[in-house]
Amino acid sequence: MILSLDLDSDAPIYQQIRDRIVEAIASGHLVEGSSLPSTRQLAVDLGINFHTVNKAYDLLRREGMLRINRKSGALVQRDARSGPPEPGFTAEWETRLRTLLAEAVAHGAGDPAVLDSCRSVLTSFTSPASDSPAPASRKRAELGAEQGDSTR
Amino acid sequence: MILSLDLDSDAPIYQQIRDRIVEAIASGHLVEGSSLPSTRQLAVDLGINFHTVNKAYDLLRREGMLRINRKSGALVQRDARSGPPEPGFTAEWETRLRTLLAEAVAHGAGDPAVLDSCRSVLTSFTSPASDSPAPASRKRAELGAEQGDSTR
DNA sequence: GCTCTGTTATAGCCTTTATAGAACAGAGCG
DNA sequence: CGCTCTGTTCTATAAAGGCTATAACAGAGC
Repeated sequence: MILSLDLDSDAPIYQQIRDRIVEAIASGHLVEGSSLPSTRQLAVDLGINFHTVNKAYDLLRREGMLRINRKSGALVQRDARSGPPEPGFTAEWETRLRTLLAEAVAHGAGDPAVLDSCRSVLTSFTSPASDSPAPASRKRAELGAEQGDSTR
Repeated sequence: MILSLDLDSDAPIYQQIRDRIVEAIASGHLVEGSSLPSTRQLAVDLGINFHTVNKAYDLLRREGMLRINRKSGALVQRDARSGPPEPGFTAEWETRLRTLLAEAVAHGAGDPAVLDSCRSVLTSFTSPASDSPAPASRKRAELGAEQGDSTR
């Protein structure tokens, strides 16, 4: 996994980075305690400015997904097995879910078709779709492109 | 239904208008053929500029949800019973669904909890939650606030 | 003729996005 | 110690997006 970005997309780059990391956590490619590349390193790999990566990491930190220290860098704070979400998150998330599902229904998708899509997405997270779901020893997992590990 | 906006939200106003109309179509408050208020009228009711409403309507037109003529104004083009969505829509929609569901899973929500939320949202559309689901005779339905009908 | 409609154009102001350069302190390592 | 990498903070810039504002035009209904 290389954290593919679409520079032609209308979605901001920092938002795309944030979304890809969230999906990596949901699919188990990143687990609680996994360390992410440094902002400068990931910026070099993606060919973008390190401030943009910093913005994505800071957004994930404010969402409670990352824990960032000066010594250990960015560590994954939560994953699918970290316990139920906070009530405040669920309420805000369901309003966005309502808007997204309304879009499908308004376009003519029936309830069974929508639920099938939801089930299909959820199973794509839990089942080993593409890669192995990140053994615990892997650090800097699958994000930092081709160079080896931390000592550089 | 008054199309409530949140001017303090970080979401753009035209996006909020678009979302509320999509949800109104999904819940049956607006059906195929329903006419929406004019851009100028809705702008006055909401206390915003009519260009902002125009942007929301134009976005809905490009998404295939509205049909806009100079004579009849903005009419609902699709609703839940207008047939299945185009394949191109489904593919793009599922990528957004994937990001949204990944967020819930990463925060610790289990698959059953996520699917329950989806089911709950879908039934809130089909079941008569608050108002009556728009009898066919109503035009300018529930959107233009307190004044009566088209003749003004 | 009058009014309302959608449509288009221009302009200004503010925020956001992404870039860039610079500097600082803490930590690890030879 | 010097060197390097780290996160953090600051300032600055150019580009794009969001919202408002004013104006003008043509089609439709009364």
